[in-house]
Amino acid sequence: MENTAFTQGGEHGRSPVRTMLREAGLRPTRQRMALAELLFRDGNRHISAEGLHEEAMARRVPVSLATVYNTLHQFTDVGLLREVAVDGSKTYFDTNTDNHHHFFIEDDERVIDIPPGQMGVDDIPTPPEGYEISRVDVVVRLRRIRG
Amino acid sequence: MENTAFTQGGEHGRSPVRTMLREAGLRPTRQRMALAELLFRDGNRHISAEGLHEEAMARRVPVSLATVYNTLHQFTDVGLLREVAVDGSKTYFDTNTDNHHHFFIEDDERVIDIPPGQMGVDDIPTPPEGYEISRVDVVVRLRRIRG
DNA sequence: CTGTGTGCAAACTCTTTGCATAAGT
DNA sequence: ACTTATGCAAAGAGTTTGCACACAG
Repeated sequence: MENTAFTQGGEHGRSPVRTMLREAGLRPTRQRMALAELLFRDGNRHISAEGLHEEAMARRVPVSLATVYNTLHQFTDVGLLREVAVDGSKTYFDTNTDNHHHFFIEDDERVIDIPPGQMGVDDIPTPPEGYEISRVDVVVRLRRIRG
Repeated sequence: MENTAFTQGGEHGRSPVRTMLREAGLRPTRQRMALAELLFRDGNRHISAEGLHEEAMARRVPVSLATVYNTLHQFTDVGLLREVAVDGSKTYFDTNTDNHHHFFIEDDERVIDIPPGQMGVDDIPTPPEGYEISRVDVVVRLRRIRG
């Protein structure tokens, strides 16, 4: 979709991140901009709140964990992120909001994209009366071959 | 209409539950038998630890929540149960260990079986080097149609 | 008897919340 | 200024763990 070039650490100037937030109807605060930058700079990512928080700390971006959670949920609400439905204890957020599915590496609880168009689901059954399909998630669970 | 094949509270007699546990290599203790009875009496179920615990309490079966957790995991280890991989905060256990997929009703975090053979997955991509497929989970997420 | 299972409570992880302070427009 | 976001710490859910006692074989 979008994310072409992002201005590193760009507070000033009209960074695309700032514009992205404005268009999403979110006030471009320091924290939101910094997190958006981390999230969307490097292409598609699958990250947990804790992971993003650590990354922010590592780059000396002062954000509290609570704000990371808030921000991830706000981004999800406005369609900038998508929550990935794999089990495992943590919640993962996906910067790729297009329709696609995932590998889930059980050994280290990591999520990888399955490129779209490579896999399809056949004959999705009709939902029960009164319900509609919100989305279809396919998770191909992987385990390391131990030899 | 109570239990068909299972002897309620059956300590004595050779209840199928007792045999099932023996064959699985688990000592048929009171708690394990009671829980197995609740789990497997009524056909396929998708239940959380908390749900099973409440059910046990309701039927005056004294079991601690810790034991419910232990038991569910032990049953899973020996292949009597399967953990269902939907997201949502709770972990669900499925008494149907065959290959099949699920509807997940987002509104009330409920899991329903999709009958096997009704749906298939095409062209599952080759896993990355060094990994093998543990299993493929399809979750059709449903939301209530609001009028 | 001997070892495994159980119960309880406390610990732990992940996530959410309440409220005073700080920042955005 | 006026409003919304943030940080902190505390609370909350779900799940796990450690250890003394109880029960199955």
